[in-house]
Amino acid sequence: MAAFLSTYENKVDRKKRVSVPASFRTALAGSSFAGLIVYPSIREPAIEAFSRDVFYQLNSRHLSRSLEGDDFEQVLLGGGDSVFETIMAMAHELPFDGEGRIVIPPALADHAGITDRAAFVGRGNRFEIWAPDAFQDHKDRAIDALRLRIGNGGGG
Amino acid sequence: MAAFLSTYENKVDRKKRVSVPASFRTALAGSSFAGLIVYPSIREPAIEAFSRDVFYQLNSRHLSRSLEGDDFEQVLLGGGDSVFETIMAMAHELPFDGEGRIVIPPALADHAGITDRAAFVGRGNRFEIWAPDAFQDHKDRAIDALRLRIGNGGGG
DNA sequence: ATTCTTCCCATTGACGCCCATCATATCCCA
DNA sequence: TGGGATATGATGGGCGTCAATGGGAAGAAT
Repeated sequence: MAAFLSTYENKVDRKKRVSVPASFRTALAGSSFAGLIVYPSIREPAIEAFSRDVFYQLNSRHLSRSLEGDDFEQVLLGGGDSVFETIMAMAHELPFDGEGRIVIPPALADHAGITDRAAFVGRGNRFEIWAPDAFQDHKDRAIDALRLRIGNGGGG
Repeated sequence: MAAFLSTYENKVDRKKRVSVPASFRTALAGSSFAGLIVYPSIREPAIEAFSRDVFYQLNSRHLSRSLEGDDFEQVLLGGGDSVFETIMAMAHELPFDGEGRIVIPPALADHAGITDRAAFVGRGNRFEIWAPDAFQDHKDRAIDALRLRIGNGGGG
């Protein structure tokens, strides 16, 4: 499976459209659906994005686990406000237009603080969409934390 | 797998292209993709370079482990592995052109201080790309540190 | 009917692909 | 063993293609 790598910054036009980077579209290709699944990140002011196939696979495994564990209450009554179900409720399926662009739903754009530019951030198996400034801060903090953790020891 | 050995210095042309040393390309051969994965070194002003296959195996295992462990929250919330995610956001997949050259992304060239020349430094299973002057300094310091650590007695 | 959305086409600028040249190490043959 | 021929690698540059972006028009929703 292809992976989501790198960070790209694209423009959000007057109609709220934004191009998904070509390499991300390539990584999504092979999916039965020309588009992606998004939902607001719980931890950060960002949007999480998955290929439809990976997302559905996740959903399928969630059900399997409940069935295998004979967890009938989970299957029939649901898990209340579990992480899983909360996220499912907030997820959107976004189709590409002919040029590989998506329209970010207002609630999600608002959550991430995205106005006229959007940063597409590869996370391997998924990617995130950020307001560029917010992501820059987040990344700087993440790198500082990494440097602290690995120190100067250990071979590289 | 062949190993990355020795150090080569090549020219970065006007279009920011630079030849990957032929012996390194040979070591990368057999990969399903003519190119490599790079990301900025956390510790040094240098660029780390991997074969694409190694990198993608890492990525694939990362997802598999989360799914097999039924760790849905890990997959959905992200952020559980800051090293992995931070590197993914900064990594680039660089294809070779017909002549075995790559284009170093501006952010990485900047990180390493690379302008018109680049040093390709073999590190066994991976290699690094440095600004030649910076690498010379680094190497000198590394050798001094080694001498201190192992003592200066032995002849070579 | 008006507004919002989706589809389609145009533009442009960067990048990838291709070919040419040059340097260097190797090989072949005398 | 030496010199020229040759193969391979490194470098430079031209040009076509594609990705990103913008705008218009047709269709859907209210």
